[in-house]
Amino acid sequence: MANYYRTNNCGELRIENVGQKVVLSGWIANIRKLGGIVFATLRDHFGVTQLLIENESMIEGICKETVVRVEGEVVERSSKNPNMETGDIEVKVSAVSVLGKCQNVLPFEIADAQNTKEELRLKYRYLDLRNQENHKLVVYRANVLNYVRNKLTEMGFLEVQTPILTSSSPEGARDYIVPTVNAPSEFYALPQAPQQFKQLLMISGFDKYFQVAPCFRNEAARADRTPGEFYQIDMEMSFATQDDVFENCETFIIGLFNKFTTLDVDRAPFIRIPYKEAIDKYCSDKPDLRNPLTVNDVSDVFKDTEFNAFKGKTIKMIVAPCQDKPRRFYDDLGKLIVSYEGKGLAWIKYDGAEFTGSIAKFVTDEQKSGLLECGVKAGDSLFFIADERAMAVKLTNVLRNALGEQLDLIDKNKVAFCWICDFPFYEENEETGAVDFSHNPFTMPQGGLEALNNADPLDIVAYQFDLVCNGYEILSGAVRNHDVDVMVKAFEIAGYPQEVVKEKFGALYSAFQYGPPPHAGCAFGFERLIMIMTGKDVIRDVITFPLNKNGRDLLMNAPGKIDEKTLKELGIKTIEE
RNA sequence: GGCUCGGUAGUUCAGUUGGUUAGAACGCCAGCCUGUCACGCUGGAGGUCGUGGGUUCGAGCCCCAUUCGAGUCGCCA
Repeated sequence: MANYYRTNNCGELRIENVGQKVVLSGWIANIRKLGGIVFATLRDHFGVTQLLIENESMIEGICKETVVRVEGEVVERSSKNPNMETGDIEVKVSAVSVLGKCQNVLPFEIADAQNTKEELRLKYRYLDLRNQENHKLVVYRANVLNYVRNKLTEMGFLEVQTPILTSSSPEGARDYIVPTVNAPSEFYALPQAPQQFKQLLMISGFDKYFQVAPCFRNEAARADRTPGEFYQIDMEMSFATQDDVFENCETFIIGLFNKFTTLDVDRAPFIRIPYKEAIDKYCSDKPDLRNPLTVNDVSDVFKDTEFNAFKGKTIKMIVAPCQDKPRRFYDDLGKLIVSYEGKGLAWIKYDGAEFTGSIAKFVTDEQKSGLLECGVKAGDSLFFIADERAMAVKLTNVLRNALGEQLDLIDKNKVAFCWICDFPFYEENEETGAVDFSHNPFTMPQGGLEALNNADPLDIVAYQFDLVCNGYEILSGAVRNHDVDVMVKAFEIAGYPQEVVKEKFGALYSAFQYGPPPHAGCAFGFERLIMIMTGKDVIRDVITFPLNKNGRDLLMNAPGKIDEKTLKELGIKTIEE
C-alpha cells in the first residue's frame, strides 16, 4: 500500500522520472519568490529537490523549516543546476499541506550552522543536525560503526556486552558514581573501560572478544577529548603476543581508512618506536610522523657554555628551513613557548658560513662545529629550548608541532601511523618519590618475575603500547599479565600488599588461580578515529548529542538537581554552600 | 583549580582616545519582480552592549567582582 506522505524521497528523482506524479514530504529549506512564480527547495534525510510553485498563494504563511507534504509532477527544468544531484528536474506542485509548523525566525540559519557559536548549536542540536554537513557526519559514523562490527566479526572477534553498572576501580580516572535504592549510601561506578571484564572473558575461554564499549571518565575535556562518555572499540585476544595484536590492528585500521577516506594511508607493518626513542627523537609519545622535523639533544655541545640561559640545562634543538621568515615569525614562536610557561626560545640562523641572530654571539666556534655535526644546512634556522629536562621535552614538542604547522611541512593528505611500544612499567611519583604504575597495572612487565625481582623498577619496560595516527593517540593496548605471582610482586613494588590486591582486584586475583590463558588486547578511541577520518579538529562534531566542555548537556539540561525525597531514599545528603 | 581569548540585533561580527541617535552583513516583515538556485530591487521592524558594582559631567569602551562559553595546563591507569 502506498505511503500517504511520499512516493519518493527528496534525493532520488532524476531526469528519467519526468512525467511522474509524485508526493514528497520534507522541510522547506529555502524559498525564492520571483513574482508569480516561486521556487522552493524541499529537504529530507536523503537530499534536496526543487519545487516549482506557480501560484504564490499555495505557500502563503509557510516559512523556512516548515514540514510540508506536496503533490505534483516531475518536470524537466528549463534552467538546470549541475551543482544539485536532482538539478535536472523539479516538482511542479499542485497541492501543499503543512505537517509541522515552524517559527519564522530560527535560532540560526540551518545552512550556516557550522559558523554558529557552539553553545547555540548544542542547545538546538536537532536544528544543527538538519544542516546537511552535520547530518552526514551522523550517517558516516553509523556506516563506520557498521563496518567495524562486520569486519571484526569477520576477523573472528565475538562482540560481548559487559556491565555498565559496576564497581569503582581504584586506579586511573575519576569515576562517575551511581546511587541505588537497593543499597542506600552505596554506589555503583560506571566503567572507565571494560578492562577487567574482558580479561575475565579470556579466562572464561572466549578466544577473541570485541565490544563497541561505552566508557565513562569523570575528567576535563579537550578539543580531542570529550568529557563524560565516549566509545572504545575494545578488543582482547587469547593466546596472542604483542605481534599478533599489531597485525590484527594493522589489518583492521588500514581497511577502515581505505574504505572511508581517500587519504594516502601508511602500509603495514607500521613503524615501531620504543617510548624512550620517541621522547629522544620527537619529544613526544605521540609524534605526528607527517612532520619531518626531529629533535637533537645538544646539552653536551653546550656543557661548558657561559650563556646563562643555557647553563646546566637540558638543551633541545630543532633545525628547520625557515630563513626567509620575518623576525615576527621567531618572536611569535617565542611567545608561544612562553605561553606554555617556557622561559623563551633561542634561535640562530646559518647561511652556509656564518651564524647570525638572537643568541649567535654566545655561541663559541667549538660549539658551532658541534651544531654543524647535527646536519645543519645553509638556509636553516636552529631553535633551542633550554630548561629542566621534563619541561624542555614538553616545550620542544610544542615547538616541533608549531614549526611543522607553520612551515607547512605536514602533508594533510597522508595518514601516518606508528606504534609506540616498551612504555616504562613504573614511574617515580614526583611528590613522594615512591614507585607508581606508569600505565596499566595489569600489563606484563618485560622479563616477567625475574625482572621484577632483580631489576631497578624504573628500568623495567612493559608490553604496553599505543598506536599513534597523525599525532593523535588512537589506541592503547598491552600484553596482560596473567600470572598471579607476577601480579602480587608487581603490586608489591608499587606499595600494595597482597591483601590489598585481593580486596581491590578480587575477581582477577581469584580468576588467575584457575587457569588463565596468556592474552593481550587493546582499544581504539572511536570518536577520535572518526574525527581524524573526517578531518575535524573538534571531537564534539562527531558526537550526535555531545556534552559541552564542562560536561553539561545544554539541550537536556543535565546534570540537574534531585528532589529531597529521592535523595533520602538513596541515603545521600547534599552540602549546602 | 591556573592561564589565555571571548560574550554587542534572531545569527555572524565591527565599534577609533571615554563624547550627538550603537553600525554592517545575513535572517525576519512589507512591497515589486515568471527561471531562481547565496535570486534581485525598494522600504521597515528589531539592542537591558552577559550580570552586579565602581570611576567619570558622560561608559559598549576604563577599574573591581561575578557568570557563561571556547582553547590550554593540571588531569585523562
